[in-house]
Amino acid sequence: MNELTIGKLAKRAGVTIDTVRFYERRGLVAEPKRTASNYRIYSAVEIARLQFIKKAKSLGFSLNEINELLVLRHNPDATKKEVKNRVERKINDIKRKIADLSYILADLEKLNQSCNGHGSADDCPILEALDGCEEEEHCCK
Amino acid sequence: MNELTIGKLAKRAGVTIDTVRFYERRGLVAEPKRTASNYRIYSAVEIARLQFIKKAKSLGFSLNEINELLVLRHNPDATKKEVKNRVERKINDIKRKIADLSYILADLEKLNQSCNGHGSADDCPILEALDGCEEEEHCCK
DNA sequence: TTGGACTATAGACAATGGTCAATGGTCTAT
DNA sequence: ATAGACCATTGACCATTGTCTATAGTCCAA
Repeated sequence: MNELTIGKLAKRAGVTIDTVRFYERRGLVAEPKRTASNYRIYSAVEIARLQFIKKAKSLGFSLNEINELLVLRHNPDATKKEVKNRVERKINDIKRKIADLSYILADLEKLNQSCNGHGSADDCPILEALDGCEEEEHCCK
Repeated sequence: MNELTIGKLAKRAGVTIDTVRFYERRGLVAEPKRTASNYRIYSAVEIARLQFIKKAKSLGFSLNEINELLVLRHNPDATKKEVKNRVERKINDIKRKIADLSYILADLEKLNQSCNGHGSADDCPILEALDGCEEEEHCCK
């Protein structure tokens, strides 16, 4: 039983049928053979391909990036260096995202500490800090 | 000169005209008065409102969340506690995002270290780790 | 044979935050 | 008066990653 319908493939890979077809349109999964009645027929290797995609996605790769990885995976001329480069680029992306979020977090915590949380929001220091009121003339609230 | 056309407002707030109109459709900016020729006319306070939006956006608030903050900002019954709650919720959101990304980062770094970066990608440990091949039978590459 | 489960396609819809194009009216400076 | 800059509206479009709908054909088991 090496042949799978799309439903079986999807189930074994842990995705939906729609997702498989979507990946096919996106070129992440090759167009499969068809039965006489036009049903898609997959071999079991496609399960691994879908799981590759899932795992890479969970590591923060976009579908486009995953596509590149899949090409490398099946290109006999590809080098470890090329794969490693992509991983390192992604590591840097994620470090940058973390840095950005950390910066935002620090700002928010400062903002939060500026407010004791009691009373009317009328003179709320958080709201006041959000008002981008550098110039006097705009502050006509 | 308290009256601004949309172009002047946008320029002073550092956004585009399209963005102002988009915010108006989204309810973030009130529908302004119009001239006889149907031009939008804003008072200078709207600059502060747009800057409020910009600043909140830079702190990771979505437009919907910003809308809530703007309501609090202009609601005389709103309390500091309500504002603070939103900020604290956002702080937690961001902490969670950072935690998720840190987890991903650790995985990626482990993956990256598993590969020396030399030679063909044919036996690349990174690609192998991405193959979700738990069961022997799928591993028929 | 018939009903239920499965598959096919094309295309719409979701959320997010805008951006752009087309068409036409308005304002201002020369 | 006229050119060029500005403004109006409607609606389409961008990227991302699917999800859902509608309509229709297929397969299998009782």
